[in-house]
Amino acid sequence: MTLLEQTVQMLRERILAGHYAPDDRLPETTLADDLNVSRTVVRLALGAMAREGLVENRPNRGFRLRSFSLDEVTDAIALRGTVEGMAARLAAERGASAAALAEMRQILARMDAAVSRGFATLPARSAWIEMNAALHDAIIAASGHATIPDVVAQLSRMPLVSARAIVFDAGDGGWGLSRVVRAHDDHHAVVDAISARQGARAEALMREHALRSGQNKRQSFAAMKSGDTPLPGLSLVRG
Amino acid sequence: MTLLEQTVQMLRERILAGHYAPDDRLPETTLADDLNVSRTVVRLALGAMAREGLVENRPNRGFRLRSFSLDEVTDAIALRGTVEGMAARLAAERGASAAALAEMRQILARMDAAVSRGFATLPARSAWIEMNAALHDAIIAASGHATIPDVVAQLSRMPLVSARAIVFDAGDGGWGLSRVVRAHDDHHAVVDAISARQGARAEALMREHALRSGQNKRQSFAAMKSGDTPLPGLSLVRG
DNA sequence: GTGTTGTGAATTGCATGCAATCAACACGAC
DNA sequence: GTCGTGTTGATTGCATGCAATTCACAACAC
Repeated sequence: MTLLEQTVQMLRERILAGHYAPDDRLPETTLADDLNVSRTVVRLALGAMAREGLVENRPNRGFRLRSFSLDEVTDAIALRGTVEGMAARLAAERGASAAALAEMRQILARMDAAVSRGFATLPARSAWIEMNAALHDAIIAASGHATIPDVVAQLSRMPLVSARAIVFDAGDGGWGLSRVVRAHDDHHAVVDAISARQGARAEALMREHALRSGQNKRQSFAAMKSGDTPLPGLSLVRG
Repeated sequence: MTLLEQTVQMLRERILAGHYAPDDRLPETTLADDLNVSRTVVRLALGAMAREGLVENRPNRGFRLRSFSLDEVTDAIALRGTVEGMAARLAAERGASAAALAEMRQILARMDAAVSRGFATLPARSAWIEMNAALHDAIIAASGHATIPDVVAQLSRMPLVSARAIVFDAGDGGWGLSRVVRAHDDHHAVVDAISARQGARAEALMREHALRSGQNKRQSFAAMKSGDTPLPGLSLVRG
């Protein structure tokens, strides 16, 4: 792994960890000192992140941290749902391979077990996030579309947009169980639709799945803002 | 405009003009000499283009020009259609502003006149490309979605995927007139649907519009390959 | 008090230099 | 003849230095 890649990763982590405030300036020299790398690498890393959308670059005025409104985030989630919906439709229409379907079913089975165990512990929630991401990736891969993975990856770099950015909530049935159950029903339905070559159904389900995810985040975010600090019992995971 | 931006543009033009062969290596020193800039700028520019997908970067092995299969291109065009379809749907559902609708109608009127004049001359074809791009951009802007423009822009950097990449063909009714007429019917129908707040219709029309564009390019490309050189009377414009 | 202009410090944009890495080729062992 | 290994030339990765631009702030005119 090159120094540049390490630097991009460190910067991403620092930004998502809230190390810098939105709309902050990001002077090359400061970052270079903080991360103990040369300005050249910082500049290359910031250039990369600018194209991912996390930071902005105005000529001769350096880089600034971007801020995202809640509307932008939910719009981007809906767009991810539309693109993933296309992937699900293609997987259904073109016919996912037996191996791909088997993988999806296996992930679903592990998720079934996880749901029955519940999400009271942090490792349980982390494992769910991984499985959820794996299922979404599997559906995208089954589409056989070369560009959709790139587009989804780009969108997923926005905060809260990724399929890994799941908000668990301790109220409402205990650690978001009702939300997760509903989302997991969607997962089963989408894979069933793909398996049955029902393209339009798979697409519609995937879109709705994303829209509901956006609504959930909107609710959780509204609840958070009232206290201006993460609600006790709310675990916000960003990816 | 900074030197970096100029360099990115020059490199893009050279690549799309076929100055380098697919899968060619792109040594920094050679490019720096060719373009009369320093290696630093070339490296920054190539890094930017790698994130756009035109070139690939393997650590310690430099940059290579990517090649695109016809399937990748038509898939990407279909994806653009799906995303633009979402934009059209949002424009319809959320309600495009009167100013936005007026702009679209004005562009349509100019395109009407262009169709009636035909496309026998190169300037006529170039003007059509500009108007077509303007209409697509207007629809995207009318969606009020913050991220769709970025995603479409990213896709449009792939060769032949952009709405500006229109293939005119001297056969078949004279300079692609029948194709253009059909596509222009779509334009009218989409704007009508947006104006009438018919979201699903606008979305479906936009998708179909893109799919047909992909089919046209597939046909023209197949015809080109047989001769291995652009058919006489075929003007291939990439953007 | 408000607006304008000038100056200096801070910061960016770019070029160059050096060390690390890789690919190619020759050479030798089997 | 084939495979492995050492060496060399080319190329990349990164650091640093310098000029150009911008921003902050103060001095000044009105």
